[in-house]
Amino acid sequence: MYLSKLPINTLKEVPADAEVVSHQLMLRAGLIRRLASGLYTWLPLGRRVLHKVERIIREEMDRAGALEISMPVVQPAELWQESTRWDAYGPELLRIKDRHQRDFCLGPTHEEVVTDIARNELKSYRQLPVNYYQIGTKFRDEIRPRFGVMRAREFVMKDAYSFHLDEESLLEGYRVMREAYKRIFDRLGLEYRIVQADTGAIGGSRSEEFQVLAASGEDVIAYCDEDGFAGNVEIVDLPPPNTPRPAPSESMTLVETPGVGSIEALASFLGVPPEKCLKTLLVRGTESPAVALYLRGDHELNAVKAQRLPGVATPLTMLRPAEVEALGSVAGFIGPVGLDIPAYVDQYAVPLADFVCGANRADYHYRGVNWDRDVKLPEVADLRNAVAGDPSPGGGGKLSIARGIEVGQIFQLGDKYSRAMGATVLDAEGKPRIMQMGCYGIGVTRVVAAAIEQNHDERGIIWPDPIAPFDVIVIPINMDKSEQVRKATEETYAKLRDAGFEALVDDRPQRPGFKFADADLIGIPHRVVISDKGLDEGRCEYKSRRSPDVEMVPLDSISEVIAARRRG
RNA sequence: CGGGGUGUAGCUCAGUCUGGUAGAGCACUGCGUUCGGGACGCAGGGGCCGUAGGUUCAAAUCCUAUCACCCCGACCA
Repeated sequence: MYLSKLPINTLKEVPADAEVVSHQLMLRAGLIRRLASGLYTWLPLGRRVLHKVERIIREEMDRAGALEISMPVVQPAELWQESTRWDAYGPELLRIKDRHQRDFCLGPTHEEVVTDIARNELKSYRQLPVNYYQIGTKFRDEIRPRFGVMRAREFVMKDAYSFHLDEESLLEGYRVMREAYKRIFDRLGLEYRIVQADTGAIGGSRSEEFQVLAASGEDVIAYCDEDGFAGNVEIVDLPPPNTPRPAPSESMTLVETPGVGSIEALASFLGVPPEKCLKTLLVRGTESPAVALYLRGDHELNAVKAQRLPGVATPLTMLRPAEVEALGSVAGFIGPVGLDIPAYVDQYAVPLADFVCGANRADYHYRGVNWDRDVKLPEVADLRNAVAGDPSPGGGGKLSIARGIEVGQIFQLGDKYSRAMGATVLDAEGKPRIMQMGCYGIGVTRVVAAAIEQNHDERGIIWPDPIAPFDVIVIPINMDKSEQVRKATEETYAKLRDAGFEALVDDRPQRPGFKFADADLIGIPHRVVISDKGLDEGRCEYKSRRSPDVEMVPLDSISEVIAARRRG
């Protein structure tokens, strides 16, 4: 491909509303353009990368025995009502009506549709197991789309669904997919970690996520190098603390704390550490208007754990200030003393003695508060997020914390959908059996962003070889003037193509520096510069995007040189 | 959903406070010079100043409404 025929509009300046590098570089390199919030057009260069990612995924899915299908983006409400997710999914499910006023939605995922297919197409245990997959567009009406293609509303996903006669087969299918995913992410050149995960809106029993390690990641993962444990902090169960509660040594006193409505402010105002404070969170309840959750001041509530508690409404919803006042308290000054509502206390807040907490009165806190003596200890639960240094659930040591971008997730669904939708096959005895299901997703568009987060420098993107939009860029110097350069460029291009490389020739009438800068920005892994200087010795210049070194190589061996330096 | 912010050329942004001919840089077009790390000169094209009302002799600028986008928060006790 000649650049004179491929309009790329690179930007020198960083677009104002892009905050993470991958988003900035994708915009600057002309991979994507924003159409509306969370909606992006993929321009030629970006689309090529997407194709490469899709191809690798397709090859590995096929190798693992999965069958490619294609399901509609628009789905009828009936199917979602059958699985009960029409009501359960929430506002992320974009609902639309057709001209006959019939309800439809834009598919955020395809369990319902694929289960419908399976129950109609699969009749006998002899046909199982089957794994259907597709690569296609999903729509989720995200509460806050951000980071460009990383959390978009419309995105490309590879989703696969496996159907099994029994759990044993499901486990085997899950294992096969897990291996396929490892191959995929290895081939994509990503540094990732497999972590235990919450099953969320999809449901099912066991689930793992493939997390690409990146500081800009939205997920927090906890891992322990000693015992091999790795999990999304959402699901890390913490063992109970083994510290005893000291005896009370202070008496409970009311202190004036004007305008001090946060733990941080409270700690500095009173000169006590946050871990000596008790934070009170009020959330909606199912049996009562509110449920109180008590945590140590330096700990964070874990929403997944809180939602599991009996009496706590799902999704977890914090009370608004007006609702707090209706309960006789004041936002910013809530505390357990005199608050007569259902409550849970985090196990790590139980050993607190002589602690500080809100007085349920504007601008006042209590200090010297003690469980049992001043306020009854509520039911104890595991409520908080793990932090670095916590004991690992694996039993072998302390947890470390890292950030990750979730690029894939695999689930053992069980019979959640197949039971609700009556997806059965006849077993060897001729009796109907509900199929066991697994489901397996990869965020294809997100993989592109994640790859950039892990592979860039101050000049631009550095594509891993397997997903680069082009393998090599040929930059002729002074092609307009030098017939020698023009000829060598055309010959080199043909030679590279014959050797199986996707080559891009920058034949634009620009100065060399301009072309080098663009080549670096769009991140083509291998660069060949052709100039009179080199041609006089029968050589051209080779440079890898990953290395600062340039080397002069014989013109007729350039294909071999690149082949030798290519990875993956 | 709550709070904050921003809407002026394709992009980055001035101009708005204090109403009076719509600007700069980048990008784009033409010509010339230049030609190994985002060149320079000259000449150009391009804006319903988000939208709708209002105030005024006069509105990008003041007022009202509305829409869009961005950020923060929703973990604050």
